Amino acid sequence: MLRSGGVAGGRERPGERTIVTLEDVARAAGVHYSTVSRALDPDTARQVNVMTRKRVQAVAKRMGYQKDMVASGLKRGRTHTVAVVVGDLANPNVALMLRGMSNRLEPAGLMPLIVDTQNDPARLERVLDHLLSRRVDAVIVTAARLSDGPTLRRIRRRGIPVILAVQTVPGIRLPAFTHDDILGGTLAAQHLLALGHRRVAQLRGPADIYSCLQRAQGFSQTIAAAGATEVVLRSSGPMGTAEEGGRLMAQLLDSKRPLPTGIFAHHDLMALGAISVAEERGLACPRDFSIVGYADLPNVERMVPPLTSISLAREELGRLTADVMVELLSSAAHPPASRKLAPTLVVRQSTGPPRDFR
Amino acid sequence: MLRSGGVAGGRERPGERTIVTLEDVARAAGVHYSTVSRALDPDTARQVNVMTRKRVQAVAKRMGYQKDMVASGLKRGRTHTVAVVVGDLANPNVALMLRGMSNRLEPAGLMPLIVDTQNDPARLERVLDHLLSRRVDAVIVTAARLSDGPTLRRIRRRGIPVILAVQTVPGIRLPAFTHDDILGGTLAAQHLLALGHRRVAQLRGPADIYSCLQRAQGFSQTIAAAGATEVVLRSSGPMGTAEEGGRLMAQLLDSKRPLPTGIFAHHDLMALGAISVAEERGLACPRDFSIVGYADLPNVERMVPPLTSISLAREELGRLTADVMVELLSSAAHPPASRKLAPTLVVRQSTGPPRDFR
DNA sequence: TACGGCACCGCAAACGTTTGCGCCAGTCGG
DNA sequence: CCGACTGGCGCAAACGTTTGCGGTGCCGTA
Repeated sequence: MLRSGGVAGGRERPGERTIVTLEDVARAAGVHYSTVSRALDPDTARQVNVMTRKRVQAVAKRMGYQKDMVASGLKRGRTHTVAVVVGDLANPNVALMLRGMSNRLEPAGLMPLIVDTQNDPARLERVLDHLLSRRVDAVIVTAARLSDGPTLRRIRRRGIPVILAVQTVPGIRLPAFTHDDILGGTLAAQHLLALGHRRVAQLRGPADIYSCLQRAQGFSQTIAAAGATEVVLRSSGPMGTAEEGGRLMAQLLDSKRPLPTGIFAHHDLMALGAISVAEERGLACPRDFSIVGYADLPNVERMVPPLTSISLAREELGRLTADVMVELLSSAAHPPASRKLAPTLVVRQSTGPPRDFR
Repeated sequence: MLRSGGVAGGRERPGERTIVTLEDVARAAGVHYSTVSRALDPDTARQVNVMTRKRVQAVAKRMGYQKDMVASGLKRGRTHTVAVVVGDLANPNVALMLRGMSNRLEPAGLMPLIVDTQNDPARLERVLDHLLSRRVDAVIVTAARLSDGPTLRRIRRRGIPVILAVQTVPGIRLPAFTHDDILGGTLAAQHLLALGHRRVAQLRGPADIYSCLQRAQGFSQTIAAAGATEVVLRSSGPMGTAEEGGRLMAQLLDSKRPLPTGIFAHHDLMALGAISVAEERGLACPRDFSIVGYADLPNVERMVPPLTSISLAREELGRLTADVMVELLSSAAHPPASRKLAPTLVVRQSTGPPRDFR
C-alpha cells in the first residue's frame, strides 16, 4: 500500500488511489462481474444481450472504469508492450526512427518500452533479462553489434519474438529491417568517381557494427572496380563521433602519401570532425578535398559546407518495423521476411571535382 | 499457430514460451512456494533459514527463475514503471534529457515508459488515461502547455504522483524541474546590451508554452530597464522551427522600420531560419545583425556562423528529476520542492557589436 | 514435566481479469 | 407436449506473486 502525506507533493491524498474494478461496475449495474468483462471487450461483447451491454457500458463509462492492464496481462499472458532496445537515445537517427515506430505501435494498442544500452554490449544482456521479467510481448533490437549474436539467439530461445532493426548480425535467423548499406557505400563511391576522383580514402566506423562493414564493402568494391586507389582508416572508437573523424583525418594528413582527393566518412559527424581538422591545417573542404558523409543528420545542410551525405529513411524504417511487429503479434501468421530500405545520395557542397580537374 | 522450423521467423517454436514459476522452483527445492518467494526477496530473505535460503537461491538460479513483474505488480500494486511524457522524441533536447533520466531510473529498478504526444495537447489526455490503465507508479510530464493545467490536475486527483519537467504551468501545485528561463532571457538581453545594441527584436515561441513566456519576460524586462527599444514578433506556429524563425525574420525585414541590430530567438532553429532568410536578402549575420539562439542544440557550433546561444543543462535536468522521483517513490517522505537550473550563455560568432559601433 | 518463546515454514487468501463450463428460461421442430 | 437447442448470464478456477496467520518443532526455564 502506498502511504502518506503530501501537501503540494506530486500526490493527492494518498490511499485514495481509488481504482474502479469490474466488481464495482457489476454491483452498480446489477450483473455479475464476468458479464461486465464480456460487455466491455469488443471481442466478447456479442455474448451479452444488447440491452444489458449498453447499460453496463454506460455505467462503466460513468464510473470511469479503466481496464487494469496489469491484471489483464497476468491472465492473458500478453502485456501489449514491446521493448525497443536502442544504442543511444540522444542519437538523432534513433530518435527519428523511434518516432516512426511509436506512431505505428500506439494505434495498435502496443506500448513501446524504450531502453537505452548506452552502446554497451554488456548492458544488452542485463536489459533483455529485465525485459523478459516484465513479460514484454516482443523485442525490437536496434543496436545489435556483431558480438551480440549469442545473446540474441538466447532471447529467441526463450520463445519471444525478436526483430532486428537498423543493425543486423550476419547469419542470424531473425527478421531484420535495415538500410541497404552496401548500396549506401556504393552511392558514395559512384558519386566521387563521377566527379573524377581517383585517389580516395575511407574513414570507417567501428568494426563490430555490421552496417559499417557493409558500407565499407559497397564503397571499396565500387572503387576497386573502377581501378581507383583507396586508403582505409579504421576507427577504434565508440561510435561515429566528430572526435573520431578528426583523429582519422589527422592520421591521413600526417601520412607521407599525398592527400586523397575524395573521402568517404561513415558518419556525418565523422565528416564534420574531419573537415574541422583539415581546416585547422589550412585545407578547405570542397576546394582541397571532397567528403561524403553518412546518415544525413538533421540540420547538416546548415553546416559549413553543407554536407553531401547518404540519406536514410529513418522514420520509414521505424514505421516498417512497427508494422511488421503489429502483424506478427496480431495474426501470428507467417514469419516476416527481412527487408532493406534503399538510401539516397544527397549532393550538397562538400563534394566537387578534384583540384587537378579544374 | 505458427509454424516453425523457425526459418527466418521471429520466434522459436511457439507455445514453448516456458516460464519458470515459484512453484516450479519450490518443487525442485522441496519447499513451499511461499518460502521460495521469501527466500528470493532481499527484504524477507532473513525470514527463512540460511541453509534452505541458499539452497532455494541456488535452485532458482539453476532453473533460470525470473520474477514475473506482472504478477508482482498486480499483487503489490506497484509496477516499478514511471511514465515519461514528451512532446517530441526527435527533439535533441528531450532526447538528452531522457538519457539523463533513464540513467538514474534504471539503477533504481524503475523503467521509464516513454510516450510521445507529438506536441498535440489532445493526445496528452488520451495518453495519460492509457498510462493509468497500465498502472504506472508515477508520471513525469515534460511537455506541458499552459492549457494542460486541468488535465494535469485531473491526473493528480487520481492519486498518482505527477512531476513536471522542462515545462511547467503557473499556479499548479505540482513539483516542477525546469530551466530558469527568465534568467535565460536576461542573459541574452545582457549580452546584446553589453555589445552595444540599442534596437533589438525578439522572435518569440508559441504563447502557450510557459518557458517562452519566461524567456520573453526576462529579455524584455532587461531591455526595458536599459532603456533600449524592442520589437516583438510572435510565432503562431507549432514549435521553435527554422521555418517559423524565417517567417518572423521576413516580417521584420519587410517592416518599414530599420532592422534592429540585435535579435533574440527563442530557439536555435528559429535563429538559423532567420539567418537563412536574412542571407537570402544579402544580409550577413554578425556583420549586419547579431542573433542569440536558445537551447544550444548539438552541433550548433558547427553552423555558419557558430551560434551564440543559451545553453541548458539537459542531461542534468533529467537526472535531477529522476533522482527526485526515485526518492518520492521509495521513501515516500516529504513532497519534493521544485527547482530551477540556471542556463548559461555560450558566446560564439553570431553576435558582435552593432555596425555603427565599428 | 509443563510451558512460554522463538525460528522456520506451510496454508490460503488476496490482487483484477479472463474464460470454460454449466444452469436456466425460452423457443422451436417434431 | 416433449426433447433439443440456444442466448444470456453466473460460477469459479485460473494467471504468478505476496503476505498475514497459524502450526510445527525446538530450546530454555520453572
